[in-house]
Amino acid sequence: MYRTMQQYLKSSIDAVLKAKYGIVLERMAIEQPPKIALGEFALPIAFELAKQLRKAPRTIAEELRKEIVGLQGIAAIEVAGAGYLNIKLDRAAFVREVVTQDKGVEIGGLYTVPLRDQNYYLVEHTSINPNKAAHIGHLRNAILGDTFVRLLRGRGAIVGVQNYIDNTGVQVADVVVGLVHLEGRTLDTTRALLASLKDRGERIDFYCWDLYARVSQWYGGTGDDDATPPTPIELARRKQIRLDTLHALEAGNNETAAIAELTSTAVLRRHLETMQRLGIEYDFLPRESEILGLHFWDAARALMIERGVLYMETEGKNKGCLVMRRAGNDAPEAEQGTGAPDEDAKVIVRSNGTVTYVGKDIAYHLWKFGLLPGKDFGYARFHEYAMHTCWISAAGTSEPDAPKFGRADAIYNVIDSRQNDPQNNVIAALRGMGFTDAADRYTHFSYEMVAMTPRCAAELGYTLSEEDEARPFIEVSGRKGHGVKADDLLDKLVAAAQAEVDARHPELSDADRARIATQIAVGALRYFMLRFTRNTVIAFDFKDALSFEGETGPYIQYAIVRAANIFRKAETTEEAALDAVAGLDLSVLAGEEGTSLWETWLLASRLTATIEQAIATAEPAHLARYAFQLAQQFNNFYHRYHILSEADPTRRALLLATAAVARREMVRALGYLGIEVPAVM
RNA sequence: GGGCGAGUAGCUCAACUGGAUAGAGCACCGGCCUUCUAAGCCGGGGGUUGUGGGUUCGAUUCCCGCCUCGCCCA
Repeated sequence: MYRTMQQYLKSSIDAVLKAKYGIVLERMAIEQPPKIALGEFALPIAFELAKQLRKAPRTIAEELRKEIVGLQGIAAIEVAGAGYLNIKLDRAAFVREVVTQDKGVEIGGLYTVPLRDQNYYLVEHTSINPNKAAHIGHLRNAILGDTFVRLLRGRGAIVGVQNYIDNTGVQVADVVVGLVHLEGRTLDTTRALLASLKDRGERIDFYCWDLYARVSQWYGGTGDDDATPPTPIELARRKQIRLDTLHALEAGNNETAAIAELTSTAVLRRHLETMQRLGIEYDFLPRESEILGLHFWDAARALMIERGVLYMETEGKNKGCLVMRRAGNDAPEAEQGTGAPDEDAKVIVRSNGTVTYVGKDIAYHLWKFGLLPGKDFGYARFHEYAMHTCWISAAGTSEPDAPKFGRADAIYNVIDSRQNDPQNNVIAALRGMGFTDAADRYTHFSYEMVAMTPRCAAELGYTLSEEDEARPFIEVSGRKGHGVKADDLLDKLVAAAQAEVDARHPELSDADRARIATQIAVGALRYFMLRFTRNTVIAFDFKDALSFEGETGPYIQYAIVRAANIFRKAETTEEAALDAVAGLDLSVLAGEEGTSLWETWLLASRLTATIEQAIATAEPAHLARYAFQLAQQFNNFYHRYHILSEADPTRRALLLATAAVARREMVRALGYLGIEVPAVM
């Protein structure tokens, strides 16, 4: 409702400006005054116009105030400060509108949305190398991506969720080296390992976590596998094993590749389980192996050469390579004139014929936009969620009822900021090929990494160098085996929540208490990852992450539970309380006394505006903070007014409706954040 | 060496993309549970927004220099 009013004001004032001064403003700021007593909206337009019109801001504001007449739902327009135009709403009318207009809005769930945005979006997130357990860095990625998906779907958009699987890369190769060369396994004994881990209830991704770190040490000759330091010849041999293994994976159709396939798929299934704990699901898992096997790159290369962005370098350090000019360096005429090689060009195909990562990524992204001629994945069923199927790429023909992915109108890639350069290269390639529309609709949803505080690393028992101790934070390293595993953190959170719930609600069944503990744990974790804006490095600390007090998910959940208790004890419902507003005298809202109630209504009306802002800036943190603010506002209201003991029926009805609107919008906000509301806390 | 990002209260972070007296949480101090759940509420101390210039009616926000830190590339 807030957003509707904002847009109404904007268009009305635009019309006045055009009629009176013949001016059209490109952007009109509509803000909130610092104090509610000054009004609900503040317009600083008089300042902007002062120069153009060569008049004092206050004079302009006064003129505008007289011109802006006949607006619906406005109680007063005032000039304040040096020339602000402050707008006061007809509070009673606004409240009635909030009740009715915002009523039909669906909760931001996964598949319950009205259709308003007809675009097809592809959002890629998670994309963990399937060679080890998911850690807190991956959690940030998946939670950011999943929340953004919920925001888009809440708007009615059709969204495909992709989780890219690099199953033929060096990281998977390293684990295969561990299995084959450190543990002496074959395909059969690897299969036996998976079976025995399953029997013992152990996690294969945890097993690989340790093995991966062990292999990394083995390469450097620094691990426990070497009683004495290995010779340089031995180290070179190990390096060659690594390279051979990687090539075997890329080539496919051999025992080494089969071991990789078996292991990486088992780890992938574990990742899906971990993310499912947080309510995160996927529609499609495109794999690197199919991008290679189906020769996506060949089609992309032909297209890039045809479009003139890829050329053979004949001089300089990149002689014999297929290279692409970098962004901002697109002056082929000048190049031709001098004949000098563009040393800054990006190598796409090395002189030995191998394709770089960026090359494969360009092919993949052409496919995402439906621009890769004659190429598509095969699709096979991989996992069944309650409401939908998760598909995986396949080399052969698709299963009969497989959907089509790709051909997106817009894409979002949730990838950390270390990939800024490669991502920009892909965008530059699209632009260079003339696909400017695709390039414009390509969003690298960049975010900073999750690191650990030195204290956290010490708690986990890692030995740190003096240099590391002095750092503000320590990077998570899969290679070193340093990091907080996602499942471990979740287990800790559940245990901490469980202890609280057990103490507070001994009357509940074990199943109920476990369910509530999980909801609280997930609420705490998702909120923790979402409260930071994307370009803030999170220095992870158990103390902060395990907190259920202050600015946390459980704080918001608790506020909602308290609100629900009021309706239960009052033997009414949120809906009934809101419906009652229609026949209520709301004049008290206009006065000093009703102001704090009014503030709750005003804040509650801002959900849609906040969501639009969160989508436009690709910043879910805005919504997370809003949800907290609203919970704070509600808690304040809760302590100030005691509803059940209120004797005056009109006043009581208004208080109930206020609690109802706050609860309704808090529940919606948490829905978008992927946080459930426990029955009790 | 080049590119990107960051520097705000003791600590962790915000600040609606240039607006009115820079706000929260944690920590600390003091109050509030026979009244809808204290995972809560109220009050208090805490700031030269790294630094020096510039643009502007107005700068935490934009521009330039310098300092520090992080990431990526070579």
